Amino acid sequence: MGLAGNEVLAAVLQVRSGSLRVLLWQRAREPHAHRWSLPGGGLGSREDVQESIRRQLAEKVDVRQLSHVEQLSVFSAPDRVPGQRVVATAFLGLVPSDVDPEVPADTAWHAVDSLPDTAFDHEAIVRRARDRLAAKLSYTNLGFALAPPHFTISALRELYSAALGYRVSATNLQRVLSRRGLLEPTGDTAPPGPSGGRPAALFRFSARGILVTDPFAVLKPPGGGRPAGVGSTP
Amino acid sequence: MGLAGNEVLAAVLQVRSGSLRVLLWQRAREPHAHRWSLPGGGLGSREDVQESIRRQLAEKVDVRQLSHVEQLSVFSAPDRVPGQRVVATAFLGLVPSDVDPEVPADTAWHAVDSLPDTAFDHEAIVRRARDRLAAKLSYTNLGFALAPPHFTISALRELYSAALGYRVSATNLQRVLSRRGLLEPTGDTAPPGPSGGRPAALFRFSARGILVTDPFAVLKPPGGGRPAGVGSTP
DNA sequence: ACAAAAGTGTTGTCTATACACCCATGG
DNA sequence: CCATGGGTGTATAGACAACACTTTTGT
Repeated sequence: MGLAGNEVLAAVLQVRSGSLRVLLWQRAREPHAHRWSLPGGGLGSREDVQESIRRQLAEKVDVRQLSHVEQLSVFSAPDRVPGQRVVATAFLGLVPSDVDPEVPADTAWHAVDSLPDTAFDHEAIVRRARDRLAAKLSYTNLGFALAPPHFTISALRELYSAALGYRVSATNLQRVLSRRGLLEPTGDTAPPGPSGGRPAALFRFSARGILVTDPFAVLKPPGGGRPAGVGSTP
Repeated sequence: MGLAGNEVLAAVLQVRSGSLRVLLWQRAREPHAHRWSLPGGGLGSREDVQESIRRQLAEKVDVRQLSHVEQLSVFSAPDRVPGQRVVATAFLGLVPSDVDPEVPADTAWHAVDSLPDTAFDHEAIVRRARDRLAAKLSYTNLGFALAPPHFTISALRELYSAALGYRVSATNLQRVLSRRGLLEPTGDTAPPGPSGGRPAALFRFSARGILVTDPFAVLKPPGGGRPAGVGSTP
């Protein structure tokens, strides 16, 4: 088995039906039977934490559907779970809004804003994941991880609105992402809805991996350069 | 004893003599004898990781001299240390530039830009700490953790320059921090140097704990408010 | 008076939000 | 030809870096 006392947990987030949701699994047994908990499990002896969480999520969600995984932090209160001491490394995982992964019968997507009874300290982990996502949407290209390969600006606006928790203007969203070179038009258009309207142009994110696009708001180095070792768009 | 297989490590940074330095400890025994490593040790069974690193640093540095401690991330490659598997939770620690802690004989401050031979993966941890510090100096008030209680703008400029690795303008530094309400004049002045010059006013940071002062460069909620419940992030 | 150091005024640039207006389609 | 949704143009505000200029001291 794994390394005793270490587990990895992930808050896997997706925007579904206009709200930000997290994948939870209902515990069958004590402790905390019937409460909802995050997917994860013990750390194996031949894997690091990132490999471990990806392996364990593969049992719930097809790995290829996970568009982004990043470490949040360690949760290590001595009594965070009853019984033997367990230290948890928590992750944020993201799934694009166009996929609907097959999940086991005891798992379900719950709105982050109205969680059911959660097990252990998992609610705090979900909040951390939501906060991290909101912050990174602003200064990175992380939107790519929530969005399908092609999308209209309206659809993207709804994803950002759901993830941030407030209404985002489609106009300004398009401008900000375009100026940063993150968005490119595919050339195609989406058909209008049943009540008419101009057909929407389709866009895609120009980069698939995460990039920091606004690394330093202030105290920039002289000459407008970037400090070494911090990623940014070419 | 502690929880087998878990350790905590800290890169404790301080600006000394104009350069950013890290506190390292020279190993006496194998593995990696004579190489320099970060302070830390095994996680105790009745403490969380934050308590643990503070306890272990107290052996090297007076705890009251640590102005800030925050978690960086988990280092967990299976072979990161020879022998038994050990998962490390890495921390950033900061010490104000006016204190000179008594440290054991086998420890020393090394410039982050020219590290000696380091043990295990500790060099990567130091780089992470340096990058995190540089980023947070820009969008939080973290400068308070590097600075003495009272300081001139010139002195503060040197701290920021050393930590960021490039020359910062005193003019703009003062303006940025003042606009954000982080800096207040004490009313006192520092005497000029031997060659004369106008005496510098002394300032202090108005808040002692870390605050995020520029949380969202873009995609702000309408009306200029802040999204609810979103705290600090790396 | 002069040199040195500190701090302020001013300007140009860049980024971002808000809002009005024009565009393309269905009924 | 009108309603509906998509997209652009433009005004305004704010933040910041660069640099010139003024202030206050020591010699």
